[in-house]
Amino acid sequence: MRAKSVTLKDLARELGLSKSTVSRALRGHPKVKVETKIAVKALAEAWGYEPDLVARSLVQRQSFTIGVVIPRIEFPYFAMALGGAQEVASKAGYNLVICQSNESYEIERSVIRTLVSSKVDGLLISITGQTTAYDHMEDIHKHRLPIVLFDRILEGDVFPMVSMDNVRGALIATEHLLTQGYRRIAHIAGPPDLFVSRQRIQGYRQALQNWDIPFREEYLVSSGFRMNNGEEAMKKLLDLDQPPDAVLAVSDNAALGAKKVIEAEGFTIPDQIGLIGFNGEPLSKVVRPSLTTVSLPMAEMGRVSVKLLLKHIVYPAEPRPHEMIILPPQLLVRESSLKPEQV
Amino acid sequence: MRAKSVTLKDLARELGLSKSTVSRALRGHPKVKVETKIAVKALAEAWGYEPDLVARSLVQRQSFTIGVVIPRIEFPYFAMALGGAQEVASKAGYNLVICQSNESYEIERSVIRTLVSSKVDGLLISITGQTTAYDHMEDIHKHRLPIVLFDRILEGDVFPMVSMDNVRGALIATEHLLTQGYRRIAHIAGPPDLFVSRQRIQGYRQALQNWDIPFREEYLVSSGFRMNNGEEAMKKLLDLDQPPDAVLAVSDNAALGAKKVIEAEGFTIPDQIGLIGFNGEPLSKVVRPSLTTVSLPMAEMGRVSVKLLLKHIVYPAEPRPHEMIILPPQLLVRESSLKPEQV
DNA sequence: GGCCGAAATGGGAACGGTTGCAATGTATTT
DNA sequence: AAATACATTGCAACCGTTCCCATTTCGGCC
Repeated sequence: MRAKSVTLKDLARELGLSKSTVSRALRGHPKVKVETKIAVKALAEAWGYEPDLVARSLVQRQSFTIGVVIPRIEFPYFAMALGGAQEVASKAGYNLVICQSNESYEIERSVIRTLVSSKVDGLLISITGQTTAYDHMEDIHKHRLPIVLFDRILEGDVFPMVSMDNVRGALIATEHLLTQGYRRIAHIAGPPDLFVSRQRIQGYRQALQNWDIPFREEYLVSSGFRMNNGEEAMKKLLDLDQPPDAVLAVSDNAALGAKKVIEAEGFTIPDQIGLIGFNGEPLSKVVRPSLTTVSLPMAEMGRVSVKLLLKHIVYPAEPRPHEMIILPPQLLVRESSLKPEQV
Repeated sequence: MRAKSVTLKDLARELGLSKSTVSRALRGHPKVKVETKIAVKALAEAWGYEPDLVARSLVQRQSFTIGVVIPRIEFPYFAMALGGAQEVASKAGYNLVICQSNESYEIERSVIRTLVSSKVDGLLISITGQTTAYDHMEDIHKHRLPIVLFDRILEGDVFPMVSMDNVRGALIATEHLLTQGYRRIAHIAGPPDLFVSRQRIQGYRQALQNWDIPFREEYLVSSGFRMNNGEEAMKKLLDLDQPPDAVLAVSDNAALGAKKVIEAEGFTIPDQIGLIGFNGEPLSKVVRPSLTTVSLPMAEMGRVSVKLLLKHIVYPAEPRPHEMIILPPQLLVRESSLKPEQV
């Protein structure tokens, strides 16, 4: 229970005006006399009046708040996107309410419900690895609440989305390895339910096909984004009769896990095994050998997502085709994928 | 402008009850007949009623929202704290509204004002490098709005705080270098206005004093937390007539910047120059040589800060002494500070 | 059957703003 | 001087809850 702050009514009483006039004066309504405006603003300033945004959002039915749901805040990957999102949002006068789903479908469902109850003006969601359908978002549609999915998305054209061209990212990375002369290329993939995982697998297979290299089932290991996922997957790969001579990992962390195992087993990078990660995290630049990585412009993705969402918030009625913005990844070639010339 | 959702009034009309009764039934008020409760809850469920949290916070004068202000979301350092904070907050039924001040005093001032207007129940703040006084937070005190400062704090006993024992962190790091046999130890320090910078300097000087090593002005370089800060500072240090044989940097990033310069100049780590960073970021483990670092439990700091804030929110009246929670840092000894035995 | 107290429900004023419309005051026109 | 237009301001409803207080209902008891 807070201490009472100055309200419109207080100002009105002091000035001998009605609260409507005071309200209008403060917001610069044209129908208020200039002297009145000046007097009102002066008193408001002197008394430190600040409008109660809760009351305002109740009557205006908009809160200038955007709800954001991501799997985890502390993943630099998402934190970067948050930074970009925050930047654009606050420029437009919006605040961000940020929730993490902890990769749990149940939590995701619950925080979305809370955010809707809190009357956010729109939702920005990156789904969990467990989320395989949109059913928990359906009633949002009924509420006409604008929603944008970003990064972690599902197939379908229900919601506007912002994503990376993951197919292309994996494709250029794999082709780069092929160009370098690697031929037995494995892929440490992400959680199989995630669309991004499947897209990267698709790009990987596409590249092999372009080069007429047969796809080998045992070179595709489903795993996860974390370092220990990469370690486990790499162990499996090295246990094969014919281990790969290059690896494309689904994240930089997974790549570093793989790197650890590769080096522990006495192989050298990039001579014996080439390695490429995904995400372009700062880490990749400072390890030795430095890690070639598919860099994803996450801050840009955050910015673009909020811009798209704001468009839907500001012009809600406009019928528009299904929107899908796809950002280009960029291959940062570093040491870990540069195969020395064959002698 | 949203589509209308189901309200108490709708339910009341349908059931032939008053909205007071419906409201009480849904919240399990004891004075409502059991059958009524069941009927109300059934209809609420069927119609997908969700209470409007905005209206509720207007009348209850609490929003179950905590405002967080940090310099930058995307710094892993703060992102970790956010993760811990979110965890505790959501367990207690609170949401986090997160704003970044971008290291600007003006933005900090403005977002705090907005958060107060939004009637958050409490504030969690880590100040900018420009913030040298509390004046913009004074009126919060008048509003009786609980506030907790964390990590980046100012001296004083106005607000409860959660911080690291930075003095001790710098002290054990420096003493570790001394134990290893390094004698010309430099310190790449943070922005001079920040309390944490000054604390780390204090710990560094304390260690030198404990070992009767004279403090040398030219070995203390004011800098910043970023990688390029570390680079510039290190260049200055290497330009000295007698360059240092070990460096304690104010952050892991600054340390990596220093490392780059050290290696570019042909020195080896840890043989010729020992190096220690601050923060315990994931980076530090994967570089070669791996980086000794003063690890700060940021997630824990986030958790503790929210817990403290919640205590002030729930029991606001209780007079209590000035609270200051100090978390212990931990020295993670890795390769970069292990001086080989002298021959 | 009337009375009493408890149990259950309803009425209505908040909370702090916004907003359509009515009411007042002032200046201009005929 | 009356009519008209326009500039200001006020009234009151509303947004969706909560909660105090009054009212109704009901069962038990004499």
